[in-house]
Amino acid sequence: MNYKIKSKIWIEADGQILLGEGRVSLLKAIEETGSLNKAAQQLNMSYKKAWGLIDDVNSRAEKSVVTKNIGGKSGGGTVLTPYGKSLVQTFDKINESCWKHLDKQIKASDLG
Amino acid sequence: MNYKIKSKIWIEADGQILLGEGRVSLLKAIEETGSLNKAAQQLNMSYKKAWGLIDDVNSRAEKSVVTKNIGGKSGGGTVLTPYGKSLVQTFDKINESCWKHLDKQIKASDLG
DNA sequence: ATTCGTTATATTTATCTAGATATAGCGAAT
DNA sequence: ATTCGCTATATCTAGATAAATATAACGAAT
Repeated sequence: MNYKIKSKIWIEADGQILLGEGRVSLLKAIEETGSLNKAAQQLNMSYKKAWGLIDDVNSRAEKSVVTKNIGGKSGGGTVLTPYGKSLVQTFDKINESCWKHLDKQIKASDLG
Repeated sequence: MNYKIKSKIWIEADGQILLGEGRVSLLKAIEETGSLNKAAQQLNMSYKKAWGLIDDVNSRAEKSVVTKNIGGKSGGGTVLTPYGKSLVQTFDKINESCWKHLDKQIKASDLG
């Protein structure tokens, strides 16, 4: 069969998007690099866009998701809070479970 | 809790989108009105956009999804084929099942 | 052959979005 | 007080996307 089923999930808070695939990728890159700037470069995203996304996530989540250090010899940096790490993990887990579920569904349907 | 989980699913054929939420709504409106033009109006969509979407769906699906009648006293019209109807039904079914699944998942997670 | 409401399509205009560019501010370390 | 690389923010430009407008084509019925 030719058809494939795809999905995107996201988490909303107060009707506004809190966390989607793109934001999760960005958080992961921050976790990896320790810097918002480097994370943006890694994802081929402008710093401005990355900053806007993270600012949004951080202010909308129940607890803060990253902590930013401005200034200092190394210029500063951005790191994930434990809460941020758990958000990423939970998102990934649910996302994967969703894929598996859909896969079953389409195989069981007349399109499978 | 404040967080809600949302999802969108779509069906691809040859790596290109075949059917998503918007296209399904359009197909439903066609089924209801018997006319692509009226369906577009009902959804506050330009006829041009609606036509493009349906043309795409129709050409990408394994069998044709709508049949168009051009001309005649009533001007013509567009109706769903049985295959088109079954596509819509299957999509709705899988979509609903996906929601339920995600709902369970988030309730079982640390965000629920 | 005229009428009708529809499908079919091109062309232009406006809007939105993304991207590029530039610059200011920060503070620990030296 | 100077340096460093990072965060923070504004402004402008261009490209993509959507919307508006206009017009052609169609064929059953009269």
